[in-house]
Amino acid sequence: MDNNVKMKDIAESLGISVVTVSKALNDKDGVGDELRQKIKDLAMKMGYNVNRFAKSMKEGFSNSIGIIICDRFLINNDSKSSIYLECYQMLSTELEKKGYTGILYTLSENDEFDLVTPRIYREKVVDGLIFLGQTSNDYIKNIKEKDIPYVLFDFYTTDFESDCIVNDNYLSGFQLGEFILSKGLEDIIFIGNLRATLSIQDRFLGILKAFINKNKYLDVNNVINDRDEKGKFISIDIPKKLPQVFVCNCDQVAFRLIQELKNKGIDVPKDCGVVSFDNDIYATLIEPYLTTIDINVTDMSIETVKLIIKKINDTNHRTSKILIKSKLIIRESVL
Amino acid sequence: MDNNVKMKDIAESLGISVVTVSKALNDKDGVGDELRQKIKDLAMKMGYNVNRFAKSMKEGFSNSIGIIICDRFLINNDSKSSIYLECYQMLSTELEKKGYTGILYTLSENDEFDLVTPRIYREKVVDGLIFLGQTSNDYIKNIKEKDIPYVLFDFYTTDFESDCIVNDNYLSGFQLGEFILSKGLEDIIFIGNLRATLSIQDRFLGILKAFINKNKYLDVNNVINDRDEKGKFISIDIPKKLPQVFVCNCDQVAFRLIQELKNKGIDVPKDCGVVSFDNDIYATLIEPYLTTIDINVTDMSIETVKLIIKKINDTNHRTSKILIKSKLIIRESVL
DNA sequence: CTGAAAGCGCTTACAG
DNA sequence: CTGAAAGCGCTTACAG
Repeated sequence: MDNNVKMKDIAESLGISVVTVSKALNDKDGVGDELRQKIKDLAMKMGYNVNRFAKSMKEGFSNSIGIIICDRFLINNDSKSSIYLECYQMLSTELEKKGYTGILYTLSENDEFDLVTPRIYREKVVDGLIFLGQTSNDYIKNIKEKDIPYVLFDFYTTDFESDCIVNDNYLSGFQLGEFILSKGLEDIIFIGNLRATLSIQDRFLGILKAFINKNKYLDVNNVINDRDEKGKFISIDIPKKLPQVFVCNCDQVAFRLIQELKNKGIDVPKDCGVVSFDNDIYATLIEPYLTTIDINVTDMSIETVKLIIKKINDTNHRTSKILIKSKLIIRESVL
Repeated sequence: MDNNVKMKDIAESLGISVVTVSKALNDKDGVGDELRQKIKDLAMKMGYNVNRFAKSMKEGFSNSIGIIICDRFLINNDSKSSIYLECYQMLSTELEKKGYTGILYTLSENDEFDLVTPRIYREKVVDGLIFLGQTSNDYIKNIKEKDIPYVLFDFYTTDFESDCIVNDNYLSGFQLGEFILSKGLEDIIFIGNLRATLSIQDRFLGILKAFINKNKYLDVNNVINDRDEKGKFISIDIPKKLPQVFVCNCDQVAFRLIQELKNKGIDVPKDCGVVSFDNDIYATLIEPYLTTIDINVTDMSIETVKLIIKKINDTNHRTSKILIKSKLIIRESVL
């Protein structure tokens, strides 16, 4: 069944030592070019594959990375579970390209609260951790104090520094603000709870920045909540007097809003426009298709992978926060 | 940083041998009860964790399982990418409960075509494979011929036997058929391409079985295609004369259909009913919420995990096909 | 350029 | 019940 060919087999076939085979296959110095090639050819022919365990035990690295997602994002389908899983898939692909294996680990609420280090790290199955989606400050702090290499994906910690990769939400808001103003529109309502997450906050402030820049007034109270401060969705209170444009903090909420508007016989984009953020599955699930901000998940994944590998290999690595640029996608939800 | 406590440390602290520590911690015979407890307590206190690599190298098992998803399911968002990722998450959770680690591996179209064995198996990173979603017969056959332990999740091979866990689609169709007839309805149209996948076929035949059973007539031509035979969605041709009920082969298609019907001013469920299969995210994304068949992904995951572990440990294991029961969920899409 | 020796942390016979 | 010895497959100094 398994073709259990090991270095020893190659060495014996060639009448040389295992050490030389190891060096040749790992492209290390100390082997003649000709012999090296001969070894590589034979290894290929015999179908040799390293035994990761032996290698890892010696080197101390597993070449695997744990990707941590909190249980609550996955169980509760309400929210953006699938987005995180898609991010995981992107990360996993990028890791594979660098010779690493990504391992998904779901952190239970209890373990998050009790600050339990993931088993996969304790048992050295992985060399470092990528946190996908808001995890409690306390938990991250504990990881940091244990000197475990980690990177935050799409969120950041507030009272201490962490390496993280986030979408430039402030820029995203600005892009959307500029677009709206370029259409000659300026009467808007923002849908989202500014105190629910940092990204909603940043998105709103980016819009405000665009308005200030063009010397247009935007009332900070022109906001309607779509969720409570814990993040649980609540019903959206559509105002009697419609704005020119509703700016939703994410596509999913825009999706919900448009359904509501349709039920009230309000036509989008004729009666009022709707724009949002994310460019995820919800953006093209209902008509009109949404004008929205595309989050560059691919670039975010590439940078995250680079960063975690750097951190694993260089314990003195300085922490940094890397912002990834977003892009406006114009579709049909605004005239 | 790492608390590199190893068996040797425990042994030295207690003035005993590593062998004894190993036995005690692995609950093997050959240690006195009292000593065993003392060892366990100290291990806990010192924060000991096995080194998986050393253990795996000796035992020959990694205690990890590869979960294989074809690239095309993930890239092409069209289809049910997120569903597979949710399945992955369920499987991963079940594996964790058994002390295994699930590792996602995306199989590229090229590798699938060239019959390349996943790197994670070749390098002994995983002990076996779970295939998530239709993978080519040739590829699976190759895996089987290499005696690699594997289980198919939610699909099966046709010209040779494979261990697999599938939703009982035939039963699902039957459940839906019985429900429709119990409402006194019998004029239905099935939406789906009967030659696209085996599950669509089985679902349709299950409905037919319910009709035959109750001595009701269902014309085998009462079918409208929603996709071509490769699985690519095409637009749905809504007939002039509406049936009493549209039976869609999955929630996503029901979602699309209802949007179409709404556009034409047709009211669901007043003008006609809609039912479907899956009970996934699409089931409650649009009003009316769908009456549909719930696929028991949890049970499917549990059985899959049991089966793959059994196969890894028992090379003589007989192949089997395990059907998981589905359940009717009644909501508002049929009067 | 090549290889003998030692060791990574653990487990499996086997001997006492 | 306890432990000395050997070995899993590999890599890292170090010697020739």
